[in-house]
Amino acid sequence: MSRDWILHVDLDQFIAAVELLRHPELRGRPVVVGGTGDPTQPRTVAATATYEARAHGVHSGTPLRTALRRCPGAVFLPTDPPAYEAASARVMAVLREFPVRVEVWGWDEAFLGAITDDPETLATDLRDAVRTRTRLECSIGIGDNKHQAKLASGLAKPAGIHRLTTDTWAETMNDRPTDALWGIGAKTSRKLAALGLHTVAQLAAADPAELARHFGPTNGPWYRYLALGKGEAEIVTTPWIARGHSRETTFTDDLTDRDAIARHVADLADQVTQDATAAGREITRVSVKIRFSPFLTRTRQTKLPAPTTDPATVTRTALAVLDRFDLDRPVRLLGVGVDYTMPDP
DNA sequence: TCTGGGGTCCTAGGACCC
DNA sequence: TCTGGGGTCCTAGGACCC
Repeated sequence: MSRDWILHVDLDQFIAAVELLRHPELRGRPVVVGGTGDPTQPRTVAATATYEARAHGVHSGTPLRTALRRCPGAVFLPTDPPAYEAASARVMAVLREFPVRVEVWGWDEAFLGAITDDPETLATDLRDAVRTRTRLECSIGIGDNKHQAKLASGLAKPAGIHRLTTDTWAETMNDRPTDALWGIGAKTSRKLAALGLHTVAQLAAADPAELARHFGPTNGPWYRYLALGKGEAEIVTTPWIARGHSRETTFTDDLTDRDAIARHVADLADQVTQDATAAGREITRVSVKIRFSPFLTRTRQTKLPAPTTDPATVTRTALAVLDRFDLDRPVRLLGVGVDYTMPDP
């Protein structure tokens, strides 16, 4: 019987896999990708690491200098976003050749909506086509909604196919910790544990009003909803409309000079405005982010009196927002972000 | 582990208005 | 006048995700 299914396609080790296609001689060696590829650069972290590097305790997010210490024999490569963008586009094009609705979810993921009586065969065909046409491996999860499909693709790794539906949810998920759910991270999991809610089953059986008291009227009941295996099942094939945009820079050496800080903020504001204009968007709000040494992050923001595309207005506003900070300690990061006018729905 | 960059959404509290 | 209640907008921060 044909029915609607949600599939989640997750490219395995996407960035590392793209790099290994370009550098086949590195296959089987520990490879770490991040920053400019210079492992002595401080304040730079790995974007990804191959399984061989992971065996040495190097993961995505590991500082490169730590990676070098743990795995001196690793090959370090710079990140190359345009290359990943291009590889991602090739994969999405392959997916779109199938009779499915495709919702792109970042570089290395997509949700698919499909009507079929045999989702496993469809998934196998998709995986084989991606492999043949792009030489990239992917895992595919099958579910009744995005949440189930997303968790299923995680269970399918590497290069496998897994089905997780409402029928099998409880037996698969009930004994897992709450942070196994998509949308519950370390912080929330710890708070839930403090309430005696350690497993998915315990969260599913919790009182929604009690959860609302601790986590707010939306989040509290939503966590229980996740634990019951529910989730969004609508596939949106139209391109995502960004809510905003930002740029930020972490400095190798802290900034202390006020003029230098102001210059950087002005540069970021100008860049962000150019980005907005290139995207054909208007700016409604300007925010400035400062991370002070050692690691204290603060933001200030202001709504513009009217939407603008004018770099001078945005820069002037960003500098005025900057003036509201106490610049009383060294600065390790500066960022400027903007909100966009949203088109009428 | 001395901790990137780019996003999204939610919450809480204050200002302001009726 | 000696203090209510609700609605909306704005800001700062937090959590999560890739």
